[in-house]
Formats: sequence, C-alpha cells, structure tokens
Amino acid sequence: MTMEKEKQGLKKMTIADVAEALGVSKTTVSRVISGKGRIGSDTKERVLRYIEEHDYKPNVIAKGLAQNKTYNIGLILPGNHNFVDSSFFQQCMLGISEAAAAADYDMVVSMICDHDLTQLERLVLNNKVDGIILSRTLVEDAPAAYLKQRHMPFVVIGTSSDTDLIQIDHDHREACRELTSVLLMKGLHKVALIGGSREIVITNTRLQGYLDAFEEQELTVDSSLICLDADNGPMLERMVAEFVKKGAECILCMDDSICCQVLNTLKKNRISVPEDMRVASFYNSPLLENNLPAITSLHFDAAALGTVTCRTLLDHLEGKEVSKKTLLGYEVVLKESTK
Amino acid sequence: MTMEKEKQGLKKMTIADVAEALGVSKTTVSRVISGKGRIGSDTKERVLRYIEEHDYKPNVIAKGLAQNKTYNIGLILPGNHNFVDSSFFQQCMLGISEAAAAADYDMVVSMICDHDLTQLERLVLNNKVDGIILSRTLVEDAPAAYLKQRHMPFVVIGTSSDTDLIQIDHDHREACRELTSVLLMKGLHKVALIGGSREIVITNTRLQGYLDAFEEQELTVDSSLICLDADNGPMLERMVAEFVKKGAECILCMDDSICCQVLNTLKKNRISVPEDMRVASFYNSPLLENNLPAITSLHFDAAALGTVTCRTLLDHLEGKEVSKKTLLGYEVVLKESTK
DNA sequence: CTGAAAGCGCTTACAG
DNA sequence: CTGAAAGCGCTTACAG
Repeated sequence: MTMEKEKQGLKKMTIADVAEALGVSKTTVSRVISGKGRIGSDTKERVLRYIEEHDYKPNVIAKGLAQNKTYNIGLILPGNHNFVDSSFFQQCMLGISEAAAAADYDMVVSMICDHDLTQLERLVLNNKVDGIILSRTLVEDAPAAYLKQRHMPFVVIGTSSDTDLIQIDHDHREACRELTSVLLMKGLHKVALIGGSREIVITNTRLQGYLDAFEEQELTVDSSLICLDADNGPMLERMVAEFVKKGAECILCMDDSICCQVLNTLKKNRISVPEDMRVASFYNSPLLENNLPAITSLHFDAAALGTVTCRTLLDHLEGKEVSKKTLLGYEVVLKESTK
Repeated sequence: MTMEKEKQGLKKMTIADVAEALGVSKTTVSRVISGKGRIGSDTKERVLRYIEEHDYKPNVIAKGLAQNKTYNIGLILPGNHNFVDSSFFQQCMLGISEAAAAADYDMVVSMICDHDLTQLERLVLNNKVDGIILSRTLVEDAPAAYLKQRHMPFVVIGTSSDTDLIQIDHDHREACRELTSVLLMKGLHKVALIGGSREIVITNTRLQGYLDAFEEQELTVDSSLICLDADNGPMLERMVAEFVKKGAECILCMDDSICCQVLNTLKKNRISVPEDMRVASFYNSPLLENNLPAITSLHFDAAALGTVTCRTLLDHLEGKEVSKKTLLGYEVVLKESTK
C-alpha cells in the first residue's frame, strides 16, 4: 500500500499502462475515455472500472497537444490597483474559475498595467490559452484590437461600441434608471449626479440611465446638478458645496470611491445624512459596507457575471452560436442614507 | 504581406519549418534556442536571425511535454470573499505574475472555498502546474497536507508552525511590536488590543508583537485590555464600551475590518477620535484609506511579497537551495488617529 | 467493434 | 559541432 503510493508519486500512470494491463490498445482506452466511437460494452466496462480503481487521470497537456488545444482560458485583469474594484474582480474570478473547472478548463491569469500589452502578447504568443476574457472594457481598447488582429477568440466583460465583440455585462443603464426613478418618486426632485471620467464606457452608461429616469417621469434635468470627470478631491469638494448651495436634495454617486469622498466632505461641513442631504451610490463595493448610515445603492452579482462570461467563451470556443451581447440583472438596495 | 499574415494565423510555424528553411536539423535549432550544447557560431547566428525575422515562438506546451514540465505555477486563492483582503491578494497576484512572466512561466489560479479541496485536487491531478503557491496559511492546513502527500512542490505565503514548509511572510511580529512600542513611548500606556480568531496564525503572531513591546519597555500588560476571537459586531461593541470604562487611551485593532467596526461604535457613542480615544490598526487595507481622521497603521508591500514568493518557488523548482523562512519588512505609518 | 501507425511540436541521449 | 531517431502521453484517420 505504502509502496504503491510511492510508485504513484514517482511515475504517473499513462494510457499505455492502462492499455497493457487490460490487454487492449491505447486507441480503445482513449476512445472509452473520450466517449467517441463505438466500443463493446464489456470492454468499455472493464476500462472504466480499471481507471476508476487505479485512479488514472489522463495527462491534459498531452491531450491538448494532440488536439491542438490547451484547455486553458486566459483572464486579463487590470494590474494597476483600483481598490474599489478589487472585490468585484475577486468575485468575478470565482465565477469564472468555477465555470472553467466544470468544463475541465483552467484559468491562467495575466495582469496588464496601463497600456503595456507585453503580458497579453506573451499569453497569446506562448499558445498557453484557447481563448481569453478581457475583464475591463476601454473606450479605446488596445487589448481587444490586438486579440482581434491575432485571431484569438475572446469575450469582454463590459460594454463596448464595437459590435464585433462578444460582450457580457450587468444592465447598468437600466439599473441606474431604476434607482434614480425610485428617488424621484420619493419626491426628491433635485437629484444631483457626480461621476468620473467620461473616457470610461460605464460613466456614460450610468449617465444615460439617470437621464432615462427623468425622461420617463417627464421631469426636466437640471444640468447644473450634473458633474462628470470629477476625478480629484478638491473638485469633488467644490461640487458638493455647489450642489448644497443649489438646493440639491440628494447626491447620486457613480461609484463608491466617489461616494466615500462625498461623504467625507459632507462630514467635514457638518451636513448630516440623511437629515440634511440624501446620498446614494450606483455601485456596491465593500468600501461603503460598514458606513453609518448605511448607503442606498445598486447591487450587482459579480460571481454570476463571471460564470456567464466563462460559459459564453467556452461555448464560443466549441463553435456554438453565442449572442453578441448579454445583459445581467441587478438589485436596488434601499438603506437609511436616502430615508 | 496580408497573405503572409493570413498564413501565420492559420498555421503556426514549428521548429521543423525553421530547420527546413535553414537546411539544418531540428536538433540544431532546438539547441540554439535552449542554449544547450555547442553549436558553430555561424549556424547559431543564422538560426537566431531567422527566428528573429520570422518571429518564431516555440510551442511551450510541446516543450513542456518533452521535458515533463508545464511552465505553469499554480496560485491558490481563498474563494470565500474576505473583502478586507481582496486588494492584498490583488497586489500579491501582480507581484507573482510579474515574477512568473519574467521566467516565462504562467500563473494558473484556482480558488478554494472553505474546506473544499476539489479544485486543488483538480489542479494537481491534471498536471497543469509544476509547483504551487498557497496564499493563506491555516493552523490546520489541509491544502498543505494534501500537497505534501502528493509530493507537489509548493511554498506558502504566511507563517506556519510546520517547519517543513517553505514560508514567505511579512514580519508581522516585529511590525506589531514596533507600532505598539511607538504608542507606548508616546505615553499611551493603556493600549487595548482587539483581534479576531485565534485559529488563524496571524492573530497569534500579532498578539506576540504587542506583548513584545510591553516586555521591551518593562511595562506590565493589563490582560483585561486584550480581547481576541472578537468576530461579531455585538461583541465588538461590548468590548469597546468595556475598554472605555477601563480608561483605555488607545485601541489597537488587528485588522481593518475590526477597526472599521470599532470606529463605527465610537461614532455611535459620540466618542471622538483622536480627542477622546486613539485608534490604530495592524493592517492597511483600502477600507480605511478615506477615513476621517486618517488612521495610523502598518504598511505592508503585498506586491513585493508576491514577487519574492514566486521567485522562491521557481528557485525551489530548479533545485536550488532556498531558505525555509523569508521575512519581509514593513512600515509604521503614523496618522492623526493617534495624535 | 478494435488496433497499428502516424502525428501533435518539442527534447535529448546516442553516435558520429 | 551536428543529426537521426526515439520519446513525452495523448488522438485520430485509416484499415480491418
């Protein structure tokens, strides 16, 4: 028993060992494992039992070489640390790795910083993956362009204007519309909006949702209550002051990092939430989780997004027809900050 | 030109193509690429130039099969989302993937939830990796035990009592000693300590550092100011109240999640920081980054940890002698919360 | 239903 | 210094 384990440790069993032990050909063993081709039911039975009993696992690498596949999918993650999103990516990875494992694929992850494509190139030139998931969509998406040119199959998490791309995303527009809508219906008509760079796709998507809500309720938007490209502290502080002066009843933040800073500014100025000002965020990160008061926001299931994305990529690799655009749901979570 | 690209896209160049084009054997080409064996300098030159000009990249998978290697390292990440640490893991991954790429390795990541080893087993049984990094050490470390039994080379991030393991970690004990020391020297003698589960290695390490500081300064520890296994909100609230009653001058939190809750409790009770109570954290996550007042804490470089860890694993795989235990530095970052 | 043989793209003794 | 050949552990026409 111990010796047997020793041996297993030193030398892995191969398909040839199985074939020899059973007095059949490697071809036969291979076929019962893959399930391709007709095999006599008793032969099949014997092979299956032997494999089971001796815990034989085919070498995926060798299998891949013969089939010109790797059974790996690549995941490209942003390397420059955006703290707000790290738990999003973690959850997403979880979903991806589960879906991949279920199909006996592994996930190799590569991180790319800023506009440095070196790591991406390595991944594709080394032939280590069958397909790739791009976890962040840019307006000017160099990684996507590169993969396209290289004919490497890939899907993107996010939304892009390039209709060639297979895209999977949460329905941010609809989500933002609904949250805004809920606030408007509470009688809060002076809802200010503050967000980040317009070079990022999602900033525009969220803005759209906000505008949709006003239109739907036939209210006119006060454009002086909208501030985008607010990427630095001082600017945020100024805008918050401005909003207060203009009589805003609620500040809608495009993400939690912005929301955090807005909350700090309000705190500094002794404006209390929700009494003197309502606050809500279009995104749910752990950043706000422990805040007092609890912050109203949207909830997105990142793990589910990962799972769906991975499945879509795998289907695509298998040559199945996949839809170019998949939108996932969301939840509006009302908390004290908008009471 | 376009046609050429087409062809490249359809069929990758192989070592046989190179050999044929140059009228030499595959053996020769292989040797100049690997740098093993003596080759005539002009032959070498020609091969190198051809490869360069035609952008030939050897197939790593095939190379691996022949050498019985995969050129992949496995990274095991905790799947159950601990929000506090997600940015730590992200930074760590960045370091690992950079070090791996530099050695032409790829990083395949697997996430394991709780005590489910299925994914870990997949990774090793599928022979997809040459070695593994365990990113979290447990007191009762089933993953480590499994890898040991399987004779899979691995290193751990963290500290373990199992001296067989190759460990890489920040010097938490020394770091906590120094931070505590600094506070004591400020004249804050009633420094309370609050931390999580003692089943986690690091909880004990941090406690040790705290105790070291008292011993070093020849002060006696008031054990009623130490609370461990504080893993739920109500308990934390009670302890904070208790500490206040006992006249604590400062509350030291073992991590930022705890610190967050402590801060909320203080806020609820209108105890202001730092006027009425000082607060510091033994760990730096983005969770506290935007807090007002800014929180004194320790700073650890997770990316550096990742890099060193990966290098250590690679050295180990190459058969080099590596030290069983590597400790990395830290920084004490003083902010307003302990003024 | 089953097998011998060639092949996936490399490496590496062995021989010269 | 260089090459023919066997081998890594699989798959897959082709033939029976």
